[in-house]
Amino acid sequence: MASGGRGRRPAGSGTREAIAAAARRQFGEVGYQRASLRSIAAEAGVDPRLVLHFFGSKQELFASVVELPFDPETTFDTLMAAGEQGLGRRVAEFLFGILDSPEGRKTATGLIRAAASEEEAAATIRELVAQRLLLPLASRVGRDRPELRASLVASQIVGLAMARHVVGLTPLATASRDELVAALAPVFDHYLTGPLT
Amino acid sequence: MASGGRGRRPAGSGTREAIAAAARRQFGEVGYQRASLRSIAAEAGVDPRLVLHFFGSKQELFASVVELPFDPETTFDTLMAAGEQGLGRRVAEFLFGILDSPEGRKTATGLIRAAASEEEAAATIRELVAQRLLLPLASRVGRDRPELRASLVASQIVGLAMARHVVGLTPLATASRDELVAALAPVFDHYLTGPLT
DNA sequence: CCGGTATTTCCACGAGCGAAGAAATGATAT
DNA sequence: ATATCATTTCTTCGCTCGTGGAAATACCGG
Repeated sequence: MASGGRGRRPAGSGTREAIAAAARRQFGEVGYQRASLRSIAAEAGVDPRLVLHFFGSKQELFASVVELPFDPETTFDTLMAAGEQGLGRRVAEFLFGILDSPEGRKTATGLIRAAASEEEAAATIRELVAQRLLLPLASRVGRDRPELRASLVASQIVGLAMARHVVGLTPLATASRDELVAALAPVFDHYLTGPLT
Repeated sequence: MASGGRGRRPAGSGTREAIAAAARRQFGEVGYQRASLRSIAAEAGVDPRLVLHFFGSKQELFASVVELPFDPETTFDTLMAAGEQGLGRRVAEFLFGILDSPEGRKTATGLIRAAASEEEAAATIRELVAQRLLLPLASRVGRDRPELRASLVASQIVGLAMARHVVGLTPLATASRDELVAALAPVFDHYLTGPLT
């Protein structure tokens, strides 16, 4: 990768993708602030200036690179299509499927760390969550106040991820997956299908 | 305050308290990283070196200064003493009492921002929450798995504060207090007194 | 084969940060 | 009165950061 000397590299070097991948990984690992342009460039084996050449600014790089660790549309279709019987449990199971996979957990904690640490990053994440998560979920909730229901679910998920994986709060961090699924399922049921008044 | 010239000030200047107050305010407002020793010193009307003179390091300053926005012992006594009837609702009402007051909200968001942005700060906060929040709460839960129940409540509270006040997620940020109390009360009831299996 | 353009590096700036050395000054105890 | 101590500031160090200017090199259309 590091062949020294300046100037353009031989064709198809895929540098832009390498930068994007490194950025995704570092934003996910340490959040927005602590992932520096310099460290991202270093991981991509590239001069820091090149990152700005392709993406303009750190903020734009972040916005170009954040993504959810799953596809909301198909996920929600699958979860909701099976009916309201056992819905909360399926949501909880799916949640821990994400949180117990290394990449899923990193993406989740990275989004949380980024949202908490920088106003600009928080705005980007707010749009991402609102448009690509809450909107599709709300559209599949066949009840009153679908947006409120969707965001209540999101709030419990964020809190769990934060307490369990960012802060490392016991006993949440050490409880078994089954225990947590059992505890959370009725809550998701309530938020999605229960009476809110 | 700024009378220039170096050397000791007239007796009982209360400088240490002024620094602590400024630090508390700034950590609460912008989190751990973005509250710099220099900005804290400036707010306290004091040379930056003095902050380190009194507190040793930024990390020690943070640990000396973080606190909860209420007293857990008396709060939990009051909440639980009224019996399990309406417990979840009382918890929710109390929560919004904190979150809707300026200082309470700042402290809450500050704790969240700090925990998310720095490993050292997260450790300090983990201890604070575990010892001064979860332990007293768990001791008053007359059920199985009291620690798990307490931390589940905490996780929903953290998620709500994060979504509502850090990210500013609609419709949580705009929903009325009464709506949210109604939606959350059954969840707190479930976590505190419901069957977890 | 040649001119333009996209890619890539080197270098530098100005700012901010946490931390520490050393000196000055007032309080305090003797 | 004087020596000691705590407090306070000035100054500096070494580091990292985001960003921009300018040059070098390779690819691509003619």
